[in-house]
Amino acid sequence: MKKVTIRDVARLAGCSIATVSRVLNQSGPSSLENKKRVLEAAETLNFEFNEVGRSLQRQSSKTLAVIIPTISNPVFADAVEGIQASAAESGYRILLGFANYDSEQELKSLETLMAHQIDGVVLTVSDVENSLAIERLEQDSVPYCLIFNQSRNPDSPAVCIDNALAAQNVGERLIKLGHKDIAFLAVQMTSSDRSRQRYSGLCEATRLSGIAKPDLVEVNYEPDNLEDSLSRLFIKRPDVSAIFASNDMLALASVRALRSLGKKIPEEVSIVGFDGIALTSLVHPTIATVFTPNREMGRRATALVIDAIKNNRKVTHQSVMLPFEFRSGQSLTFNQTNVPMHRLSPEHRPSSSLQMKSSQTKRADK
Amino acid sequence: MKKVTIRDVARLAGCSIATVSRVLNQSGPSSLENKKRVLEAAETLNFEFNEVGRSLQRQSSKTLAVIIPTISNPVFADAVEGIQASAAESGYRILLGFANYDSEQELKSLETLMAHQIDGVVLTVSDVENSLAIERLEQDSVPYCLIFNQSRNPDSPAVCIDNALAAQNVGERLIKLGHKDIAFLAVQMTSSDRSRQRYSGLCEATRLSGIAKPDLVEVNYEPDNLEDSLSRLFIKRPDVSAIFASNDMLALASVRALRSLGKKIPEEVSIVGFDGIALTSLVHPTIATVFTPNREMGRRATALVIDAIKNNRKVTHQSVMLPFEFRSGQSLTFNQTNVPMHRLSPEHRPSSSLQMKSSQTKRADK
DNA sequence: AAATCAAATGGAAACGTTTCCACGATTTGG
DNA sequence: CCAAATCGTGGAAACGTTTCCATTTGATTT
Repeated sequence: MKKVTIRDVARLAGCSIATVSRVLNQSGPSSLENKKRVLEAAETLNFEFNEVGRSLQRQSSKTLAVIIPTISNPVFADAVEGIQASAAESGYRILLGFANYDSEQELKSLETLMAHQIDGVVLTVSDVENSLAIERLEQDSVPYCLIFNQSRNPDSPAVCIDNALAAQNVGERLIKLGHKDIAFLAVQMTSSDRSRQRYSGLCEATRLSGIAKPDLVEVNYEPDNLEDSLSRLFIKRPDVSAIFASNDMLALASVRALRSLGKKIPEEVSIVGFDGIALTSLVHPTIATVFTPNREMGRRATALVIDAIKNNRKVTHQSVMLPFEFRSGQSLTFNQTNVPMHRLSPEHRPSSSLQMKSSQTKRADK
Repeated sequence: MKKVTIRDVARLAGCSIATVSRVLNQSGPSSLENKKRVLEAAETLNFEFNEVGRSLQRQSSKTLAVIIPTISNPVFADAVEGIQASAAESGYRILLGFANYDSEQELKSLETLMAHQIDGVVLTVSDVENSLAIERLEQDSVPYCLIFNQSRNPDSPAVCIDNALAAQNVGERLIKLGHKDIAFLAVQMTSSDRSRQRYSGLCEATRLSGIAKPDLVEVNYEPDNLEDSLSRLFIKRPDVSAIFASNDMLALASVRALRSLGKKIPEEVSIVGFDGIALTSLVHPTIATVFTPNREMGRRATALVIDAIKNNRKVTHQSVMLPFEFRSGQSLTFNQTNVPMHRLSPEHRPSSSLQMKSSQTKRADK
């Protein structure tokens, strides 16, 4: 079946293609007579604009590129949903690229997407301080906005939460519950700035209370590897009573691994995750975690990018810090040998969901 | 920064744009001298083809549309990863659309994507028997392939598993373990053909063994709703000892809901899911499920579509049935009041992972 | 040395659209 | 009632490619 073009519509309506374009786009004057005929012709022919022709002429495609590490972590899936929703509202489409926590792949993804005349980019990079993709975006003055990444330096525009602060809060919370030996569990430590920021936040908390520096356990997603690593951890530091996982998926997996090692959760070991994916409250035990507004991050970043596109400029270089929230869960309790439950005030009961809003939230509206 | 075009390269290399195109695409003869100069010029200018111009001329975009209900169910995320990987191998990109289990949205998504000159489509529809999107694809002769959907009728091309058969197998397995009253838990029953197929497979199993027809419990993803529904179920049928959830996410959520209702898993109630998402083996209890090759489905469907594109025809109208596999888990055990554990042979221990390959697998190569 | 042939090359059209510009027709103001 | 302004309209260029076709060049055969 042959594609119907603007030319076919013009022929049927008995006018020029210029007129058809003006009528259908409402981009210029036209007589009522012509308007009616064009609309009718388009209807009967079932005409749809060819976006490729349009993009070529306009030098813009009404398409946003989205680059994330992977889609199998629900954190990113959530963000993508937010991005997609927000983009759709403004008539934009999204083109997705997966970069697998790899800076080279981020660049490569970006380049192929840029060849498609994309108008803007929403992305998460592995390391914001050292990103080929960001360099390229700056160089070409493409409107973009980071999500999840927190930019320090001359700073790229980003919508994020304060990872270090959140992690520090988690640390303080654990310490208050009596934990004196905490381990930090990370995937992608070398390739994820967020893992590092979270670790340093936790370290700050231990430093301030004068307890031992958290042990850093690096793992990958292989289940066996996780169990081995944890087993080694407990040989090295038998007194570890709390594990802070750099993300929820890892926290979830740790439950299983710790159980295999014969540890009781939370009686012997507490677990806290990060990201607040829905699953954490669906499983048993429910996982204590830092809830971050993932959908909202996507939504906000997208709005900023689209706004920049419309005003024909880059996204203003300022980070938007969103509030986070600690969510307790069954995976977390006091280190019972140190702090008997009945001595604690009710607000510290792990079953109640404690709220903790980021105090450093900058206002989004500048 | 101005975009560099093939014209710039031609100017620098001192030849025509036709020659540049031929060299860079290796699509025609060229002298070594010119080849060298063009390559060099492209290199120094950092030239990249503008895919929009290319698509317009070629009348094809090297892009596949992918339409799925949602990305927040890992089943689809997995499939997308497979599609993306397979597409990338052949130099194709993917454009993603979410349709939220809604036939109208499927069509709308498809239409916007088709306006982008996509070359083919991989999709999952809510109901294959009654799909506007499929109608449209057939009408416009666009190469496409379904995944997850199982087509009965004149049959659209699809890569899937035999849902009814798998569900029947689960039913038989449950019955063999002594369960006499089974409930089927479904989301999207009205809008998902797969839920219906799975339910009917289960019914077939109960029918064959002469036990009561499974109770059908329809829920949505709201946690409260799930708990309420299950609570009503047990009032109505107190003897239900096994719950078969139409997908793993639901099975996961049921664990939590059942615990809240004071049910012990699996001592009082067994749970089986469907889809085999990674999470099922990460949580406690591990969830018994039907493992389906989600990534592989995406990969295969994509390969079929790309093959069809290359040969300038539609995908051959024949379903590819992939094998599935039952994976036992801690959520599943015998109905202890009926079948004491020690009476069972070792192979029936729920901890061992039983394998069950689909016997009806059709060969892919026709 | 003339004739034949193959290889290399560039001009130009085409893909589907938007938009600038110019032109004729109509309306407005003096 | 004429000049000026306004409106509606269509022709044509442009966006960046690929590819057909004709032409030029150089090599090979008679």
